[in-house]
Amino acid sequence: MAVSVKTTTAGGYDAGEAMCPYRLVLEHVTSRWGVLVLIELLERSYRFSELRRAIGRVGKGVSEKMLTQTLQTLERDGLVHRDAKPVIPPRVDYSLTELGREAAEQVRSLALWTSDRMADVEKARAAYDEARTA
Amino acid sequence: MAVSVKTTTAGGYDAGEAMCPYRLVLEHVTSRWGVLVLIELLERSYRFSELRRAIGRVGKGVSEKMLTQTLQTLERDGLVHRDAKPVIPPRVDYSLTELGREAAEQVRSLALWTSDRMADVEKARAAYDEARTA
DNA sequence: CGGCATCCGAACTGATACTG
DNA sequence: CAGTATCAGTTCGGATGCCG
Repeated sequence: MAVSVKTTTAGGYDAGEAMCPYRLVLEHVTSRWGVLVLIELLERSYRFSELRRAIGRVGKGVSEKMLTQTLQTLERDGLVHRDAKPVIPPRVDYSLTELGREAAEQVRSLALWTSDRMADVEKARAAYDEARTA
Repeated sequence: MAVSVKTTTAGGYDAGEAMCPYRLVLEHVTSRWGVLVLIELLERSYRFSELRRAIGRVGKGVSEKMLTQTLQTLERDGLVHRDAKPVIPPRVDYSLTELGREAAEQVRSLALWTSDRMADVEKARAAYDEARTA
């Protein structure tokens, strides 16, 4: 099923078909790489490979394919602006639109919160794990 | 490689191994069902199947397995509290911890923003699609 | 450099069936 | 009701090769 012509979906999964529209956007924004792309772009504009490296520094790294997919989805949703300059070698800059900036700020705030609360989370995890080991 | 004993990972993917810890929590929180669970629990406490139905009403629905996995991960991270009463038939109530409430509020705010901005997103999508059809 | 297309192993997802 | 276990389908993500 899923007659969707070619929504690209990106970032992550798409839930197939029956889904209220805003949930889809929410999933694009909160998708694995969508989150990181938005946060990075909040700081400044990036070129493709540059963005890839920037995300790679924090953790595991995005594959070229996934970054492409993520950026396309976010661009289609109007959150990211793609500026391709017709030069050799090619140069493509990605930046946030106004809409994207609003989303990114909320995402970043969530990321910061998570970072702040890590100690509490780690403690909770230790308690949880011990409880079922014992 | 990937000696991870059994992190359960839940909600979504886990990135295997090399990953700064806060990113993991962020992914649990922003995971497909994590987002929805947190939002629902923000309103009130829920029983397992009740929560499943509540999420099901908005869109596609969670499988039993995914809901279980999501709840376990969030519980381990100290965001959700699980209260299992030893009665027949079993009754298990899920609610947010203080930590969970903080996270949930941010997630909800992001969801509300998304819902508000849907019109802009749809418009951007239409423009994007038309540009490549033409 | 910035993509797109494909093959392919690995991980995630979800319906079903089964236990307590 | 609240899970666990299992099996099959989907997606992820790396590697590779090609194009502008």
